[in-house]
Amino acid sequence: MTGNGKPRGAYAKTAARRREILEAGIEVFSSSGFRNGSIRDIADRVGMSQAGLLHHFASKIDLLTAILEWRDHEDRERLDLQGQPKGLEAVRSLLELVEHNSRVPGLVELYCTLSAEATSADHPAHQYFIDRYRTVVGYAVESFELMRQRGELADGVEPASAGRSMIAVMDGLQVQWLLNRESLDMALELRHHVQPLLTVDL
Amino acid sequence: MTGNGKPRGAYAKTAARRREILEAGIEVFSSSGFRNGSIRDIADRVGMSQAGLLHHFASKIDLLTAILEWRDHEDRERLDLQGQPKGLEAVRSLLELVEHNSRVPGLVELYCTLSAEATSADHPAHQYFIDRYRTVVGYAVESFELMRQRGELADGVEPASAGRSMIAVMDGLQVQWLLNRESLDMALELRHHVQPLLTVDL
DNA sequence: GTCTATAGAGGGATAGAC
DNA sequence: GTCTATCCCTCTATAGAC
Repeated sequence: MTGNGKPRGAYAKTAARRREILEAGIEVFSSSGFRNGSIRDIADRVGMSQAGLLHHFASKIDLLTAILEWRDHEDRERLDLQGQPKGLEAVRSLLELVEHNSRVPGLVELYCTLSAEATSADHPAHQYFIDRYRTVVGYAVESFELMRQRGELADGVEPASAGRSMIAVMDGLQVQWLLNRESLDMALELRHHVQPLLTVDL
Repeated sequence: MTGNGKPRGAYAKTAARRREILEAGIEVFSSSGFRNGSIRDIADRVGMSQAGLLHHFASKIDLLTAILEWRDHEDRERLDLQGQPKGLEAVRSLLELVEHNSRVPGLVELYCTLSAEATSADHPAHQYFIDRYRTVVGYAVESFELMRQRGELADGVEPASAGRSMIAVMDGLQVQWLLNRESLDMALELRHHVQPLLTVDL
């Protein structure tokens, strides 16, 4: 039924195991970073030995890669980074993403920690974050360009700057929020940042 | 002449040594973070053994503390975070700070890396960064409040949000800039962000 | 003030039993 | 699929010689 020689049950169990490890990995890399987080710690959290974990992921970097791929997949469901530029709709989906992020502090911490760590050229996720920012900032800039054409942008607002700044605000607010979650509402602040750039209501 | 029993020359040499270590420490903690950076690496850079380094700074955390204190001192010279709120002048000095930062990528990387790492509650610099953001965001918010009173703020701009966002943009742009220094001019982008909030020229 | 040596903890990855 | 045992590495900090 599955198209190969192995019974389906074993696969399901392995997939579930990988998933557990993935989630524990996010927890650990979030708070300790990749370089400082240990796969021993991750293995402990799923009640497994370190060698047992390495049966599912060949190396520590292999696990990191899987985490980043998994998270990319989740992101794509929310943003549709591939299709046609979407203007105002894209800005709205970024706002919704931020609202959603407020409910998953672990993932926010993961990205905040990893992106800073990965500014270092020899970090295994360095190229990943360069690509990611190119994509995400590009997505924002293209959206503002489309809004400019549609007359939805206030006078003097440059699409390229507005796009870069919007992503910058999202990232910067995350640091402030992680240090003190009561000090601000990320989605609200982002709304306050973006609304004045527009001639239409968000 | 120095007011105590030890010869001045020895002190001067020690101070110079501490300074060298401090600078090497910034280099290493910048690119590797605090938790992953090693004092052995720092010692190598000043041509010294690791044990030799620990003669000048009792522990790794002791060195980190000294680095943060030193950098605070530099910052205070540029911003005057203590005195009376300064309105537009304060916004201008933040812009100048960003311009200055573009010339010292190492320090930018240090703060970017450490602040992200220190969102973790058990990080030795955790409280330091909570305090620092309280101070810096407070400085920005108070400045915008003063500008509101002076009629220098555009309609609908809330000082509290504008202050938090301005700091957020500064931090967010740093990440983008560290990942790709050719992709943007931090000071220019910040200017583009702030100018539309004002009724006066920057 | 600086060194060598070393203690003692913790890390990633591999080998091989079950 | 999971374990134990182990290898070999790196790290911080200390002790003690010079």
